[in-house]
Amino acid sequence: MPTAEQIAGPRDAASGRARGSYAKSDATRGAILDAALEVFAQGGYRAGSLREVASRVGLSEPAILHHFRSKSRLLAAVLERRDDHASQFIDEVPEDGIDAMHGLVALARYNASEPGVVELYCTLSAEATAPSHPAHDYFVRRYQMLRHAMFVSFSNLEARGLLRPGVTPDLAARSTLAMMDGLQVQWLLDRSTLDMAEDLRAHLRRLTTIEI
Amino acid sequence: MPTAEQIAGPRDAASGRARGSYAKSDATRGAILDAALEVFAQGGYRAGSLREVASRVGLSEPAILHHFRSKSRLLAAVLERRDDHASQFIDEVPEDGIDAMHGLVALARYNASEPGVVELYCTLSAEATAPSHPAHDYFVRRYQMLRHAMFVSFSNLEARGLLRPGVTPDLAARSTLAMMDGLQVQWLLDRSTLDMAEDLRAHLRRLTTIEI
DNA sequence: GTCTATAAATTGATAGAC
DNA sequence: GTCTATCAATTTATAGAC
Repeated sequence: MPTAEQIAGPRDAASGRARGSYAKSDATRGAILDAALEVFAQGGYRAGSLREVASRVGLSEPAILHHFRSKSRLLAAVLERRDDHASQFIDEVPEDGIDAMHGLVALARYNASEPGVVELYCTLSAEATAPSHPAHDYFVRRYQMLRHAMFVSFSNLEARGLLRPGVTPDLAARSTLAMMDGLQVQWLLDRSTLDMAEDLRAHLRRLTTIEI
Repeated sequence: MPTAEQIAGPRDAASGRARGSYAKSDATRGAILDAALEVFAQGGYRAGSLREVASRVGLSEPAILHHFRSKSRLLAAVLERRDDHASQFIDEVPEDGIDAMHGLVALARYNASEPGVVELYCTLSAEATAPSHPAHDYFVRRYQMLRHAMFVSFSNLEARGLLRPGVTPDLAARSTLAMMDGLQVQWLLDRSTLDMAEDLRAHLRRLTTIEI
């Protein structure tokens, strides 16, 4: 899985922390990242301000920039942290195709319980379609990775004869990724009338013959 | 179809133009709207500046604000103009379900030929999931309208026995809208490896039994 | 590690001349 | 209808005291 470090340059290789910081300040860094996720989640990266982040965490703007050298590096750290946390859903799926399908539905259900994360990725991925966006390369790599992981899963199902006629692993991967993204946009605009996990499950049932 | 006027308040009811302007300045207004679409398309509404719009059209910022009283009203005018232009694809679909399906594929193919429009709606719809966004209500209404139009089309197919077993008009409408949106995000991030119209066609073939 | 103070740039919008 | 000049607000980031 590609880390978010490439967005804003290298950091301390061993700890993943900025050089010179110790365990004591990790709590502060964590609080800043929590606040930054909220701020970037509603309105995206450009609309979110360091002032808003500082206000929520009860610090000054220079204090934020002391822990994360710039706004773009703060965004990189937020994404990196989410990657670590979400890897339990993503990294373990490719082994067995059937487990992978259940993992995708579980991911959709988990996402529905964390609106902030959905807002973050939904807003940022659209904002980052602009090549000049600091997270553009990150999202290009992320989509390549996700599409490849799904391709492997659907290939596993294809080898076991569990794909419906006319469904190829490549098409299944693209369409499933598109379905998850599109459902998120609709869900964010009207969270009452849409069950992301249930609609994703129905989609996967039309691609495969397994019981989901 | 809901107009974009509600974003920034009422305008002259008869002409759709700002009060007091005449045919002569319509060319200028059109040029401004063309430039504004480009600017808002890459990066969204908040990241786009009036200065950039003015620069592209060869006018000063106050000249822009003379024709459109504020930045949010400029955005409303851009969306209103696209609504007018895209209505040929949307407004005429509900009559016959089969024609509607072909219309959706044609719309996807048309969108692929106008990257700027895809960027505009893709970026804005994600940005506008924030309730405070000036175009939030517009996009909520837009999705309700699109979902309803598709529901009518799929209901027509259902009545003629053209939906596959287990597919309801409601689910088909939600999933098709999600598919179109999700494909656009992937396409914007990597335009070479994805054919939006072809993937949408495959999706519709798994929902219905008609030849598309 | 956190602060105040401030720089330097950009923003949307207004006033008023022509 | 378009301009110059300007305002007031906001932004990221830095300098330096504590």
